[in-house]
Amino acid sequence: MGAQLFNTLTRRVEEFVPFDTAGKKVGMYCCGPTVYDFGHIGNFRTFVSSDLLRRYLEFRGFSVTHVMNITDVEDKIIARVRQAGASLREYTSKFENAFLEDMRSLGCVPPHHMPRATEHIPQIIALIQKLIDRGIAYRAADGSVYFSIDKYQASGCKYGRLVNLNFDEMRRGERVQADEYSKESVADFALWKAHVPEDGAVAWPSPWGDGRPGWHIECSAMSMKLLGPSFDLHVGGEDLAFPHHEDEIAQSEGAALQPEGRPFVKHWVHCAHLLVEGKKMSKSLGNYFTLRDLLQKGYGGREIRYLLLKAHYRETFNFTMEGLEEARAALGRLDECLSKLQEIAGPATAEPDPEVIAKFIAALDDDLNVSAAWGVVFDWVRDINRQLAAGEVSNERAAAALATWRRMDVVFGLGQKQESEAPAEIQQLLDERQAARKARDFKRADELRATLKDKGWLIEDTPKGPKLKKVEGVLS
RNA sequence: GGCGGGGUAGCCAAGUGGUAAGGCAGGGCUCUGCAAAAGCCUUAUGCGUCGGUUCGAUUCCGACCCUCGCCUCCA
Repeated sequence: MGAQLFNTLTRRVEEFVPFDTAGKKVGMYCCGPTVYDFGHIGNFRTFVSSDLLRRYLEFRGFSVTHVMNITDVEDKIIARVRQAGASLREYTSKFENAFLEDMRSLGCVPPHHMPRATEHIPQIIALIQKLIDRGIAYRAADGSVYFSIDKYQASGCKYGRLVNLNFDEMRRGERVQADEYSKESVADFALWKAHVPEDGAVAWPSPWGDGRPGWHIECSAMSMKLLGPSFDLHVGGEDLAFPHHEDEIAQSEGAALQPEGRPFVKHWVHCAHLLVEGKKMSKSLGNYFTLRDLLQKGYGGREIRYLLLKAHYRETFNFTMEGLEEARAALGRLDECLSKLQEIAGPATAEPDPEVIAKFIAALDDDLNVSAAWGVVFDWVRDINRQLAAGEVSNERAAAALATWRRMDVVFGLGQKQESEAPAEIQQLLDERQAARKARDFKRADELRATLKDKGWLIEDTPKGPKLKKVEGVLS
């Protein structure tokens, strides 16, 4: 049995089987960031989960084409651009670069394509035109173009497949009334938004007048351009299931570009949100953290990645500072073990332990059960530690153990901790302490130990002599 | 109101119709000049409540309680 994955379309865990008849090639599209601000920890939970999925599929032998869009035109962006008095591109490139940097900090593999909405206006216009030609979209009096859900359903398609929707029972919020002046039906959504004065210079010409794309259309246009009209896997945050993804399906299948009998997307994956300290993250509650905030507090990208990878992607995850401390300790346990193995292994090479790898695969094949996979990893760590303590680990065994970890780390992407080299000054203090110890001047030795600690270096006295360890700590 | 998650040790978190992975914290031990660090060992008669099915239920069924999210800005 291969990798099993929950599919929002069927609401079941099912085997992941791509369209490719050889069963190898996978087209994967992830809804990426809207670049109006620095990404927060919630955003990155989804992106790290997507990265895990991509890595796992590759680990399982699939050849993945990973596309992640950059939404660089949208209401919030336009509002900020107006405030900042910058050009759209100036404004968005700042946050786009920050996003890419953050993704690197978190060890995410760069997607193969990162298309920007603003660079796909022709494709977007063509797709809208196609929908108009098919009678599913209509131009309103103000020059906006809307998608007609009634017409779409009349053409034999079903709207509301990702979420069970009962439109009669739905609460009609104020937001619904707000911008519904020119729609035929409240459920209809914008494909093209006519230019309004507040948009400033943000506008493109179109057959329906100047304006800009609606929110959902860019993903349909760009995913179909890069992955074809029918592809395997679409990933995003759970909040996007409705309306964003539902509308993407409607637009894409409404254009009827798919081969007979094939859907726009075969397998939909949604990542649950996270809470921070048990509450929905919000600036007013003071529990709103960008990745940068956390890095600034002294936590490493690896530690944050580890924490995000501890919890199952479909469960709401409660992000806490205490959790981050736990993550640091747990990752430290793993790092410690790896560093001991590294020392013993030297340049020796070996093959991974197939039994451990098999358990690891069994865990992750079950809808990416990372908790079980970490269970495998830490069982293995304990086993290795016992062997290390008993002095039973030869170069070859250490190398095999390292190979085992590296194999698993293809999926986790944590890499190895960067061992910090002690500067000469620190090394010298350590030497002095050793001399003092040898002379049995323990007072002096203990003073030097305290001095080193103040300077951020911990002495670890081992049977093989002292080792220096840089203190990881929260800086502020 | 509709729809969908979740309630497992001090905390986080897997899991199974047959008697509870893993991590953190705590406790004990080893090592040490003493420490620290590290490692090992240890920690739930119990899985929200009450019923039912069963030889046996935390796991299945029913009811109830609590909690979180979505319902056209949102990762």
